[in-house]
Amino acid sequence: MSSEHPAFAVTVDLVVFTIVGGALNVLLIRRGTEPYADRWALPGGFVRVDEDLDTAAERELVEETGLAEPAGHLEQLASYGTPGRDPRGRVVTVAYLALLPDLPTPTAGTDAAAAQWRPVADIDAEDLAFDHHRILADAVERARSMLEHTPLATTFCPPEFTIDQLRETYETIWGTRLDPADFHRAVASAAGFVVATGGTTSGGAGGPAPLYRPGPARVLHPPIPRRDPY
Amino acid sequence: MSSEHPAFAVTVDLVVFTIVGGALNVLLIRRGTEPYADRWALPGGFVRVDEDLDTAAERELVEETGLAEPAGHLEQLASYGTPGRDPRGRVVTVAYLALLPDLPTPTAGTDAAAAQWRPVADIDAEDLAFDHHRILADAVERARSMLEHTPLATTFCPPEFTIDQLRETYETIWGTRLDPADFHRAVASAAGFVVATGGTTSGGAGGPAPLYRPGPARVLHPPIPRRDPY
DNA sequence: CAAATAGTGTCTCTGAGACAGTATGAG
DNA sequence: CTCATACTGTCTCAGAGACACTATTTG
Repeated sequence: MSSEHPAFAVTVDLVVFTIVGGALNVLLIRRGTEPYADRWALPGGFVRVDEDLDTAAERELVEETGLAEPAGHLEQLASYGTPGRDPRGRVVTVAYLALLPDLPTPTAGTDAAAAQWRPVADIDAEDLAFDHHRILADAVERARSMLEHTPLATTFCPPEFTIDQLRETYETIWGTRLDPADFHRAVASAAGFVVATGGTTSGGAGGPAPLYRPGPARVLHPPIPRRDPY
Repeated sequence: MSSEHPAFAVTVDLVVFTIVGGALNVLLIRRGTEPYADRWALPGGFVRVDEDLDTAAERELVEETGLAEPAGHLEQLASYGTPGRDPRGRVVTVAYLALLPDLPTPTAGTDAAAAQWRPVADIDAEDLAFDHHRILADAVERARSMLEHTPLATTFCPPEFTIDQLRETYETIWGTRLDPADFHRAVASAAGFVVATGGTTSGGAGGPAPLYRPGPARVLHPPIPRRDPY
């Protein structure tokens, strides 16, 4: 190795997705300090001296969402370190993808002037600070492909849900329509995807819908066939 | 953001794969300096002050392989930054995955005492310095899934290759046998995967085998069906 | 009753996989 | 000739997708 060890700052940035009103939403914060003061950005912050990357991401998730213990999913997405991406100096950010059940109203963290959910479809490239639009685009693509092979769509749903709620989650993120009958079969044939709780819904028009909770599977066999929009 | 900006060192580490003698091999270097002197490790080094992460990975690839211009594929894998993973201090490494055509005999770079190709199957967890075994395991899994959806298997082949050579590449990395007939059809039906050059082989027993070169597709539609080993 | 929703039956078509068969060239 | 390799034909089975249909509950 070389003997030069240039000093970097390392941050984690979070792409936090949830579903609100049939649309995929992402958590944005309005920056309270320079650079990019008053601009919208992904939540994030510096990694501390004795902190693992995953730990820093979990900490930021709690701080920036104001949630006591987010029950969702959190995984590393990619790292971004182009010189000049942060005017303060050489900053490498490790981006994380988080999926949260349902809209807990976000409360701004210590450094954020405001926080809000924004529909992903409404965000333009120029809206976001730093290179956060590129990170967001990568995150959307990752989320879409994850639904195929993992049961993580359940993390967007309440603890107990109907198959139709689950289907609407897929339809929202993939931006397409799925046949209710075929979707039901696909979910049923993916071993360990969901488990019937025995309870049913009541109140809506139509028959009682059985309730399910997430099953033990971490990978779906067979996968849920993906239909692309158009 | 917080006002504390702890200083990190940022490195890139490379998982360089090639196929030698029907086995997936990875490039390892014997470290010439502490820590882990005389231990085998993935090639890598510190990111320079004005260097992008991708650029640093490309530079290290050239330096550590001694190749003038590696014609393979290079992409980011993941980042690893657990405190204590490097005894020198707080080091975050961005791991890259590289796929190279065929065994150019590695020449040690400036800091490496030696470099060699090692069959992945022969490597035990304790053989490698730092947390490099974990990085290697992640890279193998990434490489396997890439073959399904991308034409990157061609990066392991010479500029012109037969369908059988390509099939052997899949068999090596997936650790399984594929039906030559079905594989041929799968490749032919994936638009833009390969293009016939018009030339044929001669010299081996059997009929002349048409030669192909990589096609323009970056994603395979439909994908090459993956068969898992067992 | 009508309307809405959950779930099943069933048909069609495509593609994966197995394997037989054909063409070509080396020795 | 025999043998090995490259590729095609064809059959079977499973799953995706479309859609008709039944069952159940609310209003």
